[in-house]
Formats: sequence, C-alpha cells, structure tokens
Amino acid sequence: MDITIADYQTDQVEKKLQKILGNVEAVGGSCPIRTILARFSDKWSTLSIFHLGQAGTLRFNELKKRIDGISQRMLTVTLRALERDGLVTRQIYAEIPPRVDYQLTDLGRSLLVQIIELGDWASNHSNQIMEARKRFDSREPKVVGSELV
Amino acid sequence: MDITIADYQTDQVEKKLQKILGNVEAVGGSCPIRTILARFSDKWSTLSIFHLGQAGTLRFNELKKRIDGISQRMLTVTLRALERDGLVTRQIYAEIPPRVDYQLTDLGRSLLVQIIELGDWASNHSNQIMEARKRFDSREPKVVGSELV
DNA sequence: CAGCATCCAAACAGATACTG
DNA sequence: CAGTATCTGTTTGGATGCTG
Repeated sequence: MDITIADYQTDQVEKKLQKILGNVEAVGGSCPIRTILARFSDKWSTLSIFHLGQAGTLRFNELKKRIDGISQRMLTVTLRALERDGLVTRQIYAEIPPRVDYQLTDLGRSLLVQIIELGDWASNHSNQIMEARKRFDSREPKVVGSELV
Repeated sequence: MDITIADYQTDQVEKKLQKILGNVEAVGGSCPIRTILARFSDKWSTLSIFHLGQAGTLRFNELKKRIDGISQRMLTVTLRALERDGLVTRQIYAEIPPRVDYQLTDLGRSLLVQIIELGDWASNHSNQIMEARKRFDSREPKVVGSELV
C-alpha cells in the first residue's frame, strides 16, 4: 500500500527529478512549473478541486457551503484562477436569480488524480508527522507561552 | 504515459477522495491534512525537497546556491519546518567553520515520490496551462496598463 | 559557515457594504 | 444568487547587520 524507498530509487524517479529541476532552473523565477506549482500551494484551490471532483458540478454557494471557512472573496478569487488555468469551467445561465455552474475540465480531472495521491499520502502519514512535530516542539524549550499551542 | 479520465473514474480514486474529504471536514480548520498540505503549498519546501532528493546530502549554502532566488532567511525557515515535520534531518558537526548537513528522511523520500509526480504533471501540462492563461487573458479586456504583463 | 534578530514593504485574506 | 469594491488586519518575505 505504501510507497517504498525502492520506488524512489528507480531510474524513473531520478529521471523525472532531473527533468523537473531542469525546467525550473531553465527559465528562472517565472517559469511555468513554478507558477503551476503555486496553484496547489493554495489550500483553497486544492479543496475546490477535491469537492468539484467529488460532486461533478456545483454552483457557487454549494461549493462555498462545502468548503468550510472559505470567504466569498477567496472562493471567487480561487475559482477565477482555476478557470484561467483551464482547470475549471464556468457556465453562466441567464436566469434570475443568477446561476453559475462550475466543474472540472479534463485537464482539471487529470490534476485531481495527482493531488488525490498527495492528499492520500498526507492522510496516511499524518500520524507520523504529528508525532514528529510533537517531538520537535518538546525538545525546544525556548518557546514561550501560548504561541505554539 | 498520460493520466487518463478512465483512471479518475475508478472506485479507487473516488474512495480516496471520500477518505480525504472526510478527514478534512472531521477536524475543521486545524486538521493534520490541511497543515500537511500547507507544507507543499510553500514553493521553497517543494524545491528544497527536490534538491535534497537529487543530491542526497547538502550543506546549508550548497542548498542555497541550488535554489535560485531563495533568501537565507527563507531557507532557514523552510528547513526548520521540514525538520519539524520529520521530513529532513539536520546533522550538526562541531567544527570550525561550522558544518551542517541536511538530508531527507525516509518519510521525506516517500513524500518526494509524490510531489515528483506532481512536478512531472506540471511539466507535461505546462503548455496547456500557459495557453489557457493566454486565452483567458485575451478575452478579458477590462485590465488596464501594465498590471498583467 | 550557518545562522538569528530586526525592520520594513508587499502580498494575502477576512469582514463589510453594495449591485445586476 | 453570484458576485464586485473597498478597507483593513495579518502574514510573508527580502534586506541588513550581528554572532558563535
């Protein structure tokens, strides 16, 4: 079930690594790879893609209800960015009250597959990470008060 | 070579999606999954993991040289966060001048495998995304001046 | 060399009020 | 309903100067 170190050691992975790092360095700071990686950087993007992937089609407020804690503004900003990148389609109906449907494009769904793997990894290793954090924090006595609670 | 929609439609993916979203919603804003996803959010973390994955072991300034554009402060902050999460080890030698070696832990390497796939996806689809961006920007005439150059 | 501390500018993100 | 506009607090991140 788990990804093993054996996988990591395959040529495949090393080759991909070279390819990616090559691309990153090639164009400097503004290269496509970086701007694309920045898309998943954003926690709201990730969650939006997850929910659209699960539901298929969602209206603005349906999505807003599912992504707990997101503000209207951030949802708007996030969806625009995803639309701009061709990951999400925005279908506007000329109705009153207005209706706007969002769904993943093929490209968006292919990305979904990738970040699902990431989310699954996070899910499977969250215990390990939380323990590591606890260990780290408890051996560092220089932190005061409520800062790190 | 590409990930197809067929993959997306498998039960596997849907099941993982449910599992992840379940975990996310279960604990609210501060759940582990979110804080873990926040780690790759950070572009510097991703690049650090890539470079450590490629080189094996690197000293502070070696890493700094490879990650173009990173400031000393951000590298320090990033490495501490990675160390705290148990993804990177920090080996200090009592020498003068000081020497500190960084390398990925097993956990870090297993994460590397995942984000390599993501980087590879970005690499393979960057053209599509860049074109989508161009399309989107050219059909939106309401932007003035040099803002979007 | 490998960093920590401080200052400051810029980007990010929430709350609020208003609109087609 | 689905936004836009604005205002503001918070976070981020670079630059600089100093230390073991």
